[in-house]
Amino acid sequence: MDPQYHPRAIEPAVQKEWTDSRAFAAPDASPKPKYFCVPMLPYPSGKLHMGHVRNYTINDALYHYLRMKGMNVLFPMGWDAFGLPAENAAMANGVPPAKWTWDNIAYMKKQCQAMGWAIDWSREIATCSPDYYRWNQWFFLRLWEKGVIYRTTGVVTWDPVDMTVLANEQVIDGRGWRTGALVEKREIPMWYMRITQYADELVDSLDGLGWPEQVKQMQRNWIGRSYGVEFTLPYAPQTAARMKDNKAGLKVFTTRADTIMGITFAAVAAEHALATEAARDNPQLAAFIEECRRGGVQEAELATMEKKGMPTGLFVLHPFTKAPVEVWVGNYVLMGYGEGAVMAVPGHDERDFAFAKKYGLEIKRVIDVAGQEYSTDAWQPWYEQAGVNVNSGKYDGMAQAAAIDAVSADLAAMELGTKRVQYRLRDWGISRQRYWGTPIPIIQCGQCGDVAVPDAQLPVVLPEDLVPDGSGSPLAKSPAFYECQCPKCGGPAKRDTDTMDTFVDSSWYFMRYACPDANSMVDERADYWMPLDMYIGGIEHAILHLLYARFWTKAMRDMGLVKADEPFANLLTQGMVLNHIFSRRTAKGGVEYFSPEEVDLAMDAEGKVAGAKLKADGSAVDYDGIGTMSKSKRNGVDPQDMIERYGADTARLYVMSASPPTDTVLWSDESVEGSFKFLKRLWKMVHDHLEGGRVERYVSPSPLGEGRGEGQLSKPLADLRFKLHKTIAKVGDDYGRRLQFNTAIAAVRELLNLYLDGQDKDPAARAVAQEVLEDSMLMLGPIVPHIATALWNELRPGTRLIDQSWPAVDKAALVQDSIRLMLQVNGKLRGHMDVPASASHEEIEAMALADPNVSKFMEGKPARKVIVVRGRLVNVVV
RNA sequence: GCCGGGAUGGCGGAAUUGGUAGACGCACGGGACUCAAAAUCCCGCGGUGGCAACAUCGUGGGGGUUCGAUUCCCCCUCCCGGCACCA
Repeated sequence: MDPQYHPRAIEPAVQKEWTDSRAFAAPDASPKPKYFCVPMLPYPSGKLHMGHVRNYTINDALYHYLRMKGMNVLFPMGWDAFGLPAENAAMANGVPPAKWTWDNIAYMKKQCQAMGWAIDWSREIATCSPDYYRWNQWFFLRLWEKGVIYRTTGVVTWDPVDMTVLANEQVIDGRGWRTGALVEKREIPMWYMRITQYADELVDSLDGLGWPEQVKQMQRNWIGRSYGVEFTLPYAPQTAARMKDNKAGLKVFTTRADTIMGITFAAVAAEHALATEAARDNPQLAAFIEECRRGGVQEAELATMEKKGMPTGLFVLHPFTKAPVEVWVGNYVLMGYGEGAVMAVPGHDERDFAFAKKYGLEIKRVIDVAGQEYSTDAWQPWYEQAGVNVNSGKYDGMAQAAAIDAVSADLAAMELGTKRVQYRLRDWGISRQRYWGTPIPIIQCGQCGDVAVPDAQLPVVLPEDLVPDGSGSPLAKSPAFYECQCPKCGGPAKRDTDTMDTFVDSSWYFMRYACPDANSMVDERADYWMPLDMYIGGIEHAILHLLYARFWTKAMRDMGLVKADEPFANLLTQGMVLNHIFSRRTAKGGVEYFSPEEVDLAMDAEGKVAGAKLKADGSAVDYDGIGTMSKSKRNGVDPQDMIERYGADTARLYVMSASPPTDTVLWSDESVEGSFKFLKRLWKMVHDHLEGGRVERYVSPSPLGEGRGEGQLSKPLADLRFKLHKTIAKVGDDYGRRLQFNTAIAAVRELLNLYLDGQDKDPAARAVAQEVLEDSMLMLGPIVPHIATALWNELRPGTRLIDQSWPAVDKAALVQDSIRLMLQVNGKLRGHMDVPASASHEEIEAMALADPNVSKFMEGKPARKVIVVRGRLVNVVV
């Protein structure tokens, strides 16, 4: 055996052995229970970064642990290969997105292989391959037939200089990132999926999922199911005469029908029909609506902007009092939520209150919250709380629930309103005016309208040789793509040149892993593997991706394609790996980013970043704080250097031991050396042990319950075995239940620190050493499989580490005669005492009171109370 | 702004169900080995006082519950993630 640890020699050799024996290929049927653990598939941005390394190493550790626990485990890998960065790269270097993407996939696959992850590569998929995206198209058409997909207009952000639709990411401070032009909103036709049809099930079935509670809470809040009343504020006569929408009034939705008597005005979105009508003879209002049209569409922007409004001069009537209520246009009313119109109750809604104060509108109090003062001078949080109605005529004295019931019953009797459930969730708009995505399989015919591409003509293949130039979609400029015949009438027609949101691709890829070669979207193998037993990925996907995938799975279930109700039975949301971000404005008004390696940092006295300069020319760059590693912000860290310098095992050990998987971490490789040192020491320990020849591992001769084998083993050896078996139990619990790998690694290090101390040469000691080393390889294998395999081959030649079972805990080694308790006086630690494991409560109490450390701090006072916590402590209260 | 999360030594983190705060490691200091260095090994390492034993303070800030709070409750600050076209 080589006395030195040479990762560059052993890692490729171990990997070759795995590949040659197809060690990680999972069968689609097995007497063992299946375990399907999947990391969120990467976007092939060019290189792996530390976030990927963390993600896949966690998945890999679980793979190895559960395999040792006797399960048929599958760890697949794929590529989320469509998306915007490929188009940006194409614009930057003139390479077609397809070539860029496939080159990146090839490189990143090599990196994955060098990391030694237990991936079943026979199931690899790439979403940009026609074999995959044809099923996006096929399922799109099935959903369209069922009415789950429909077409309507939607709002997008428009760059008036590049004449193109912008992604939110491409808008910086209200301007296009390449042109610096002020962006505008535009309404265009788009395809939508009726995810709202599934809103109730998406909320209700969260309860049964083994997900982190905060993720479930985020999804509940996102869907935002609220129970309320929808009603109509009838048009006042002059307004009715002007409105040509055949409606009797303005429809609104409220969760606070109990406050209906507090209405002092109404507000509509700028895009609302009533606003449009009012603006026809009101240039000032028209200008205000135009102003509202400028600016972005992002919720964060809408929510933080100054609340502005303008009266329309049109009136509706209060449903009960028939008093005229003026309608305002408010920039804070969202056209996309509810009816795009709200009743305003400034007395009990914070936003309405601020609006009323600003424009001098009436504030009317109609709810009394017991014991709280009310004044219209300043908003107080309790104005929004439930209470008892006042100033509300017949509703006075009613509590909230009763008032809501009474109001909605009266509205119903007048045929003006009804109780209704409202969701914050909006339907999913999937059309993208981009090139590098799944073509929408629809043909627009002047005679027949929207016509489905016949199944036999699928897939509609995306041409791979186009290069986008930043102005509009290349598909829309490619007659070879869009010119076609109508499948119905045979006349000339035009393909839809939009592509699908890439969230479509990632909504079902995990099912395709089960049957990557199927001649249908999925086959019965998906029912074997689904649902995922563990899905692992970044917390940033807590809402959108996970919600879309849940919706899509349910839609597939309803189509009879799979049996699973939910895609992800358990979820581990990994914390983000952050790094510093540096940028600079370009002359055109856009933004360019610099990687941390290109920058020198200046720190202030508190250790905060005070400034940054480019290493190349010393020019100043802006420090944008820290954020997620990403290609677009150029702050990712490639693991390649670390692999080349220390090997994959060191990189794996380092990321796994540095922090628990769910923690957000600021990247630093300062202490990676320590992980490498540990592996060198591990190698040396096995080497030194084997210098004395191989021995059989120690087997406990003492039957259960007969002491810890004293008489057969010296105390240090018995202590070492106690530690070993404690460690096996702890590490198994950390891997299997807690999913906390850093503490598992620390526990093995503690064990091996003790091992060094207890080492000697007699046969019993060597047998125990063999036991400790063998079991340490089994415990570390999930984290550092290459070195563990290489050392296992030395310890147990002729057997394979990956065929071993998880080590059993020897209960005989864990029997203890005495227990150490801590002694407290008034909750402060004052000493320790050892008591027989069999001591009774009373005996322990007496021993504690007799202990000098305790009596010293009792200062002669009598014990008022003695608290004994079994196996832990005695606390004397004086 | 809204929703979710976080803050513990110089640094990463541990303390799993309210029960010894700082496991394990990094950095640092001292020592051994060496002509020297690297590597390796040993010792120390939250603050204050003390030769020491030990005492005392200490888990972002403020308050509370409890025999006992890093852990539970209330308020606040800062940071991270998401906010529907980044993926």
